[in-house]
Amino acid sequence: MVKAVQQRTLKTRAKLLDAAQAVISESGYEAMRVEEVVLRAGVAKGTFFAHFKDKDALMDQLIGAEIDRYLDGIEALPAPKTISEMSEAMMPLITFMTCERYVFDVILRHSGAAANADIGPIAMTFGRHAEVVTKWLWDQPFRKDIPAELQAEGVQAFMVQAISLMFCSLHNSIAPHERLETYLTAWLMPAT
Amino acid sequence: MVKAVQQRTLKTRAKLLDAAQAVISESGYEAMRVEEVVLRAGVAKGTFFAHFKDKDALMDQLIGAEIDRYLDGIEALPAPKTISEMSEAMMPLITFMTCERYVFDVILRHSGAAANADIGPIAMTFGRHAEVVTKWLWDQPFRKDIPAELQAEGVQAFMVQAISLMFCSLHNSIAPHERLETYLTAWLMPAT
DNA sequence: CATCTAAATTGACCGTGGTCAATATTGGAG
DNA sequence: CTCCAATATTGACCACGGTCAATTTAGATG
Repeated sequence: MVKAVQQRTLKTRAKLLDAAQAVISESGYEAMRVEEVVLRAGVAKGTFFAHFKDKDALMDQLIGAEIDRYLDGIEALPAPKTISEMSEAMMPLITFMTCERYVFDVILRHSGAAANADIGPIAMTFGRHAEVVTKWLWDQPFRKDIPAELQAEGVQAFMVQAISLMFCSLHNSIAPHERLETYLTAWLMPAT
Repeated sequence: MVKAVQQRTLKTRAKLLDAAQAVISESGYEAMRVEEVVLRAGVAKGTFFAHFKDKDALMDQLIGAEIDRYLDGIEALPAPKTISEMSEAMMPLITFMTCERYVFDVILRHSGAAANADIGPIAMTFGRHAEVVTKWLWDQPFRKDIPAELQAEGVQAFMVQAISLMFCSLHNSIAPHERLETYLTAWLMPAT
C-alpha cells in the first residue's frame, strides 16, 4: 500500500521555501546558503536534501516561480503592435533575469533542461514564454515567410544574447532595450 | 624597481597546465580536480591559486585555447557560399563545445566576460568568431539590409540557441546541424 | 489502544574549492 | 660573495554543498 504524503512533509517543505525566500529577500540569491536556510527553517541539513535534489533545484523552483509571475504580467498585456512595444513588454522580465549575474547563470543552466532529462520550473517558463511570443506574432505585421514558432525561438535567442552582452564589459555601453530592439527588428522585420 | 617574472614562475605554470591537460585527456573536463592537478604537478594547493584566480580561470584558459585551435581550422577554410556550408564549417567547433555539458556551461559563463570586467580567453574567442563570420558574410548572397557585424552577432546567438537545445530533452530529436541551418536560413536569407 | 512499516528526519561526516600567515627562494645591488 | 626585499611556495585551515546509516515519527490496520 502506498501511504499518502504526510502532513509534515508539506509543512517542512513550506518552512524551507519560506526560509530560503527570506534569506534571498534580505541578501540576494547568490548569498543564499543551505546552512542558513535550514537554520531558519529549524530542520537538519539532511532534511533539505531530502526535499530538494540539490541547491540548484531549489533555485530552479524559486527563480522559476518568479519568472512565472512576470509572465503573468506579460500575458495580461495586449499584444504589442510594434517591435518597440514588444521589447518594452519584455523588459521587466529581463530586468529580473539580470538582477544578479548568478541568477542569469542559473537560468541559463536550466533554460534547456537539466542534464538529467527532466524538465524543471525554469525550463517550463521558457516554453511558456515561447508560447506567449508566438501568440503575439499571430496577427502582427511582421515577416510571414517562417512560422511564428520559429520566430518565437529567435526572439528567445536574441533575448539571451542581449542579456549576455549586458554582463560583458566590452558591450555594456548600449542600453539593453535598444540592443534588443535592433535584434528584433532585424529578425522580425527584414527588409531584403 | 619592478623585478622581472622569475624563471620558476613560468616553469610552475607550465607544470600546472600540463598536469591539468593530462587529467582532462584521461578523464574529461568535469572530472578535473584541483587536488589531482597539484599532485601531478608536484606543487602545493596554494600554488595553484597563486597562478589562477580560481578553478574556473584555468578552465577558461584551457577551453579558450582549444576553441582557438578550432577557429584556426575554420579560418583556414574558404568562405562558405551557402548556409549549409556555413553550418558545416561550424560543426567541429560546436561538437567540441558540446563534448560535455560542463564545458558548455563554462563557455556560457565566460562568453560575455567575467563578472569582474576583464576579458578572458573564451570571451576573446567569441570576439574572434564574430570577426571570422563577419568576413564570411562580406561577399555572400545573403541579406544586405543590415550590417555584417549584426548578422554575425545573430549567427552566434543562434549557435548558442542550437547548442542549448541539444541538451534539452524536449528538443534533442532534431539533428543540431539541421536546426542550425533552419535558424541561419531564416536569419541570413529572409524571404519576405 | 497497541503494533508495525513506510516515510521523514537527523547530524556526524566527507569532498573539494579556496584562503592566508608563515616560510623559502630568487636575483639584483653594493 | 653577502645582503635584502620582492616574489613564489607551502600546507594547515576554513566554507559550504552534499551523503548516508541510524533514529524518530506518521498513520494505517486489526
